[in-house]
Amino acid sequence: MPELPEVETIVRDLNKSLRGKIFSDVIVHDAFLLRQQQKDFIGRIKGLAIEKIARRGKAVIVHLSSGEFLVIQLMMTGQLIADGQQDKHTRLTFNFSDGSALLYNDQRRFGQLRVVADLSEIKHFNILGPEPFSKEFTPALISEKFRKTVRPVKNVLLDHTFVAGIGNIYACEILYRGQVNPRRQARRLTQAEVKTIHQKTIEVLKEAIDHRGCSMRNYRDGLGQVGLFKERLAVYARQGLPCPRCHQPIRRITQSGRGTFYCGHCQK
DNA sequence: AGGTCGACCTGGCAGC
DNA sequence: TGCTGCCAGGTCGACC
Repeated sequence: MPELPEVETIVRDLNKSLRGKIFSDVIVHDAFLLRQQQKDFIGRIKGLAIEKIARRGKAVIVHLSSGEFLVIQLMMTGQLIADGQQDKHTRLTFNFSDGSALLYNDQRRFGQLRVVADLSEIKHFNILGPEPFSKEFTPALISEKFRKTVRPVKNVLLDHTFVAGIGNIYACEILYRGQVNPRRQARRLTQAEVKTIHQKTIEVLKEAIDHRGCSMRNYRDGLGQVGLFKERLAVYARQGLPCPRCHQPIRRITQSGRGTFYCGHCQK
């Protein structure tokens, strides 16, 4: 599933193509995706215009002309495709009054869609840490969080209450760029390393957005296209291949049940 | 309270 | 070919 750069790419694309469009109908092919919605999902969308599309963490937020919000959690395999071909993974179709359509596809059905009057109704948003590009995300904040935990730094980067939007791919790439071993206890990092983590987090995420994210198995951007950042991944899913920096083989370990990829030679 | 683990669900792939 | 087991980008709740 998409992490912050992929969701940001989708949101930017959809803003260009969908802003101002009016929902003429919503077809639910798989009601399981609406399991969080109490009732009247379609009724709270139909006939309304899209004012804009935004992002918080990895969630897509469609601002409706009623003042309500359509919140879409893509999770691992969700895709929002404007004017694509419906297939067996198409779970919802949003039709617009101009004849165009937006498809929500989701192979694993982990995704969820809800309409809320207030974003605080989404529990997840209330515990989410700062956006990495916001002014709240500072070396001082990282330092404070790191000091209070015994966890490995990789697990802390993945923790969405620490900072929003970083998933497994970018956690690995940030640590590689910062030359920090993912198994190090966060509290043991030096001030210089904390500063590096801060800088590399922003650098990697911005670069990934510039390249329209990266496609592993299922990611597609808002135009149904694959992302280009995959070519620039140094460690993720590259176990056994040479490290771009020192040419030693990349290692794969498991941390809290998730794969971690790193160079044991140049990540200290 | 903080941290880990399994569950959620589907499908691709490697190995036999 | 067909089976089994493992793996996958996220998040939540149960449990230690």
